Amino acid sequence: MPYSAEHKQATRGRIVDCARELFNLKGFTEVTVNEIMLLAGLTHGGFYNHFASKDELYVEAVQPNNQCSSMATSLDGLELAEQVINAYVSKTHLEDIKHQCPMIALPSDIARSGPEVKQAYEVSLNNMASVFEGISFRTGSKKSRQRALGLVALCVGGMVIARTVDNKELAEEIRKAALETAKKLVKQT
Amino acid sequence: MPYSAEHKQATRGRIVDCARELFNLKGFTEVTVNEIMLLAGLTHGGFYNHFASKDELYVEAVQPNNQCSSMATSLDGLELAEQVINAYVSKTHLEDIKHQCPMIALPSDIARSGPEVKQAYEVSLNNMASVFEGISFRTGSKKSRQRALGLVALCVGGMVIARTVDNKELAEEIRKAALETAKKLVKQT
DNA sequence: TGTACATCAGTGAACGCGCGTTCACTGATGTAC
DNA sequence: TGTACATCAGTGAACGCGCGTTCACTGATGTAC
Repeated sequence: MPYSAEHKQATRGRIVDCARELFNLKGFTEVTVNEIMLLAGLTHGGFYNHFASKDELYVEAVQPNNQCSSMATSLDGLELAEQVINAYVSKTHLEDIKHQCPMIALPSDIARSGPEVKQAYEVSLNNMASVFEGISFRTGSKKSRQRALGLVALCVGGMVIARTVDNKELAEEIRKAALETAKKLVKQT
Repeated sequence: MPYSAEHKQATRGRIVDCARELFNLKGFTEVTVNEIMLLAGLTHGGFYNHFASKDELYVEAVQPNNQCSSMATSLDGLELAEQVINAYVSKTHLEDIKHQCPMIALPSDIARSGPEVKQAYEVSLNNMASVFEGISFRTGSKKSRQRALGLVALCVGGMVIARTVDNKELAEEIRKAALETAKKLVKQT
C-alpha cells in the first residue's frame, strides 16, 4: 500500500479547497480543471484519480464549510444572533471573496445547478436560520421561523448585492444598511 | 437603402430580448451565440452585423428594463412602496425566470463582470431604493436612505435565495418571510 | 408602371482555440523476505 | 538492515468537441431612371 490513505485524502482536500476559492472568485464554468490542479500544486491529469468529473467536485466544494455554518460558539440566544450578524455582514467577510460563504459568492450558479448542489446549499441556509430562530421567541412558532428567514434574506441579500455593484462606497452603504436593519429586527421583541 | 433602419433595429432588439431570457435561465457563459440567434429566428453568422462581440450584447441585455425599474405608477409614498414590494416579491415574479429582474437572476454573473455591466445594474438598484426612500420620512435623510437600502437587500435577497433552493416549499417559505418582513419595515414610522 | 441596379441583413461553411477527459507512463512509497 | 517488488498517486501528451468569431456569399429590399 504505497502512499498512506491520509496522503490521498489530504490531496483531495487540498483540491477541494483550491476549487472553492477559485469558484468563489470566478464562478463554476469559468474555472478550469487545470487551473484548480495548478493551484493545488499538481498537474491536470491527476484530477481524475480523485473525482469522476468536474461536476462531482462542484458538489463537494459547495458543501457547507465550517466558517459559515458552524460559527456557533458557547453563546446562545440574542447574543449569538448578534455576533453571527456582525461577523457575517462585516467588511472583512465582504472583501474576502476567496473564503466567502458560497451563499454570497455563488447564488446564481447554485440556482442553475443540480439537486445535489442545491441541497448542500439548503443545509447552510437552514443552519443560519436556526441560529436566528433561537433568539428570544419560543422556537418553533410560525412567527419565529418567519422572522429568522427574513433575517437570512436580509443578511445574505445585502452581501450579495453589495458584491454586485462597482462603486465601493455604494457597496459599503448597502452592507451597513443591511447590518443595521438586521440588528434592529433582532432587537424587536 | 435596402431594409429600413427600423427593420435592423427591430432585429437587434429581438436578439437582446432573446438573449436576456436565455441569460436569466442559464447565465451568461452557458448561453451560446448560436442559441440566441436561433431563438431570434436567425443564424449565428449574422450576429456580428449587430454586435461587436458577445460581451457587448451582455451589457445591453442587463440594462435596466421597464418591468423592473419603472413600475412606477401614479401612486406615491407608502402605497407605491407596498405595491412595488407586493409585485417584486410575488410568486409570479419568482417563477417567471425568463422575465425576471436581472438583479434576481444574475447577481453572481454581474459580480464577476466588467464595470459597464455593473453600472447598468447599479441604476436598477438605485431606482428601487428611490421608490422606497419616498415612503414617509423626509427623503434625503441618512435614516431614510439606510432604510431604503435595507428594504432593497431584503426584497432582492429573499428572491435570490428562494430561487436557489431545490425544495419548493422552502422557497415559498423564504419568499413569504421576506415579503412579510419588508411590509413590516415599511409600516414602521 | 417596369426594369436594372446597389446595398447590406442574413447565411452557413470554416477557422482556431481552449476545455474536459483519457491513457500509457513514471517514479515515490510501503511491504515482504 | 538491505534489496526486490507491487502499488498507485501523479505526469503530460493526445483526443474530440463545442464555442466565438470570420468571411465569402446570397438574395430581399428600396431607389433611380
